[in-house]
Amino acid sequence: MGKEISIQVIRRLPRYYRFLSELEKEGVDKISSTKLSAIMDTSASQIRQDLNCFGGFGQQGYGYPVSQLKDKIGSILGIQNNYKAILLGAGNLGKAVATHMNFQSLGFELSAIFEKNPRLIGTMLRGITVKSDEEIKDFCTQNKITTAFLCLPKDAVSAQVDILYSLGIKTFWNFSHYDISKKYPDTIVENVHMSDSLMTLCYRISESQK
Amino acid sequence: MGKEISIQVIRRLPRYYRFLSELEKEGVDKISSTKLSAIMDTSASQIRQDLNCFGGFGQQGYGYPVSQLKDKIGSILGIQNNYKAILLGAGNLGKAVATHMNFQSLGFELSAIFEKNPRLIGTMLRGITVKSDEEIKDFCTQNKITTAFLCLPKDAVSAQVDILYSLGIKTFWNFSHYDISKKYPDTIVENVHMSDSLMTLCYRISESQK
DNA sequence: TAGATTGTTAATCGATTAACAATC
DNA sequence: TAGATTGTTAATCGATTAACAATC
Repeated sequence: MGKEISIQVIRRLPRYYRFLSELEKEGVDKISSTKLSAIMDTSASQIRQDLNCFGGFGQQGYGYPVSQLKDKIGSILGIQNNYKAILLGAGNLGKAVATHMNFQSLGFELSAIFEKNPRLIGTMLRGITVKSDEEIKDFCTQNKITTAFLCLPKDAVSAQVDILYSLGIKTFWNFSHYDISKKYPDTIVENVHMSDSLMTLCYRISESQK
Repeated sequence: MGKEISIQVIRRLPRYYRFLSELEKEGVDKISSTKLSAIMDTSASQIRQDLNCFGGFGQQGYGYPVSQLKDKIGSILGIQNNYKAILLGAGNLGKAVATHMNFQSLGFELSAIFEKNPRLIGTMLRGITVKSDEEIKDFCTQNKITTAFLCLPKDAVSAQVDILYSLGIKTFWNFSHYDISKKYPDTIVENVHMSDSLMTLCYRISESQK
């Protein structure tokens, strides 16, 4: 096996994918690391290093074929997989996540939405009827769910993760501050901490005003 | 002036703040870097290094006073500032952001919400009446707005940022993929790229299945 | 062939970790 | 005082940048 890919490189892949998609749409069919670095505001060296973690996608003296490289990165990211996911929480955040994200182009398929609040059960989101929390177990055992998107308040997450984990779900897209990895170290967790992000912005404003 | 604080340290501050708040709630009044590192799953060394960027908050042989340290970090983050912000976009994402975030505890005050879609104008979100896009200029000149939360589709962001920038707003919490810093290098931008996050998760699932 | 640009190795830079003297 | 734990310096590690030979 080759060396492990660093998380920094992985986190840059979606951005490469976006810029290459843009270039593809504009009809650009080749690009050099230097030109791409100018567009993306990074260094040519970093682009070449990053890409070479996965293979030699370029051609010396020519550059990189845009469309092909985009596809390669997409395939490295695994977006062709359509991993089946369920969404927990149909409140404002869950609603935004369900309606806002283009799951299919990101490697996922939203199979079901679950909610505790009876008022929301039965409503439709993106063509999916919101189910009761109580149906989670049955649904997950009947369908091959790999991932859960957690749009619940922190207090509710803990108990739900216990259930989901017991059902074999070990991948989580987590919007709460509940620390899943700590209790279940063998899970794959991607956290979205919106409030941390906003606090960081606050810091930077404060700093700039000194 | 001392050395610049690295972005890595800054991004860890909200997390320290959260864990210390938790400890404070639990009635813990002192904690050592070793114990905190165990709770937070990090290293004691890093905690001491991070904190010492801002001053010596601990006491040798004793540890750190929880409540005081929490307050210190809050004040370093600048959450006492209540920076006035407007939110653009009252769609699903904007709605989630408006209702979900506790702005005050994060250093901000949501002053107004603007939207293009006439159906949404006039509706209420968190006690705030959604205004028309066309009122942005007047509102921002009359009120001292420092920050804009951008919950708009990418195509709409570009034009709005031009207007906001011309009104002197140079701080953005941006949920779109539009690259604000590139056009306006003197802005402070915090991006939340939810789709990048999900793609990263996809990569890690794919990787784990190899 | 000459020019361009990659792939890759080496150098640099910065962040994390380790160690320990200072001190409560 | 002895034990604990910080603050801080030094060592290590890893990521980024620079350089250049390979090659299209």
